[in-house]
Amino acid sequence: MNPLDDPRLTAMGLLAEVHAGLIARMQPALSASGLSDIDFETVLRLGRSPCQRLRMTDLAAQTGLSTSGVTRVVDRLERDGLVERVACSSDRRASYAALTDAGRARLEAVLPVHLRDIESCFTGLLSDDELTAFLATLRKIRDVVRPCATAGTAMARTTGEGSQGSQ
Amino acid sequence: MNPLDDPRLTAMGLLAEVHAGLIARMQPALSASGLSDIDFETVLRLGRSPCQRLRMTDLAAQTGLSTSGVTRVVDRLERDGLVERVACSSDRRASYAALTDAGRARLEAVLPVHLRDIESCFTGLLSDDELTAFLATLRKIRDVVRPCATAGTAMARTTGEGSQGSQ
DNA sequence: TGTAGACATTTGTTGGCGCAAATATCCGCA
DNA sequence: TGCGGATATTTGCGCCAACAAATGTCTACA
Repeated sequence: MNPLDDPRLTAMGLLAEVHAGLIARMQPALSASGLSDIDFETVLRLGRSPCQRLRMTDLAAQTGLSTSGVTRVVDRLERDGLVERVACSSDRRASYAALTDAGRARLEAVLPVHLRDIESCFTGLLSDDELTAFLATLRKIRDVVRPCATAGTAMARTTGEGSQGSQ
Repeated sequence: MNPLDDPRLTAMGLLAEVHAGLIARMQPALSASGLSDIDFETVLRLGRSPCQRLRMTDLAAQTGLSTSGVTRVVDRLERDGLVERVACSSDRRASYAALTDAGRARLEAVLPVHLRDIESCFTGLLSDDELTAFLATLRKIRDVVRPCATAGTAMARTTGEGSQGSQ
């Protein structure tokens, strides 16, 4: 049998395909609101953070971008008035990227349709049990491939962002 | 409760995190072999195709790249001798990207370590039942978000999925 | 047969991102 | 106090991919 048909490759390809497909589905709603998907992720992570702000380095760790990538993302978002840089009082090297009111408003404006997108293409397709199992499996993999991606958050429990199953 | 902590966002984030994490894990082995991940995907898809070749457009559809993106990927691979362009006899507009012997050899050289990577970070973490269930769920989502990504292979028509209101 | 429109591919242009270097600041230690 | 290495951010540079336009070819239809 052809080694290129190995089920492991198929599994990996399927995961990649699903991820790419979902991104593509989300894109229209986000860009209709003037946000690229990396913009959205950035603004969302800021919105979820204490005081709606995050140090540049932590933002880089959470998003997986390089620090220079974060510099430029925040440049764009700041130019558009959605985010502003705030000096860190305890460390003059660092600065926060902080969500502005306009940024918060933009985020809340896209959120409903974005959630509907996720629902209609992903979570809504699955039964409660199936979704729970799926997420549990994802967490199991996540814990291996990304041992520590919670920079700037409470860093507390090993269960990550305290997500306890479906709804 | 904060709408930014919606479990649907968490689910989506988890999926993205797992995908990114897995890609990052695979990268070293591939680039040690002189292949970017898109190079690898391209070569793999060619290797799996009849006659180890694919029309440029079909390659674009399978990989999700634009056609111009495929042109340049194939440019690079052809420069490195892993792929060659072959004129299509039935349609003089089209050309095939065909895997060379060197390309095939390169692919087979990375494959073992790549499979081990997948095994150790993904499939090997799960019981048979868990993996089966996980893949079934992925397929369910895939069938919705990507109704037809099988260009160049046997065309499988899935249930039509009209454009739900993404805005 | 001839023409209009669709299609496959390539090329020019633009924007985003990573890497490495530069700058400023912090911290430990003598 | 003063020095050396670590850390946070930004900037210079190059690569990669998408979009749009250009070119060549196919196909349907009159």
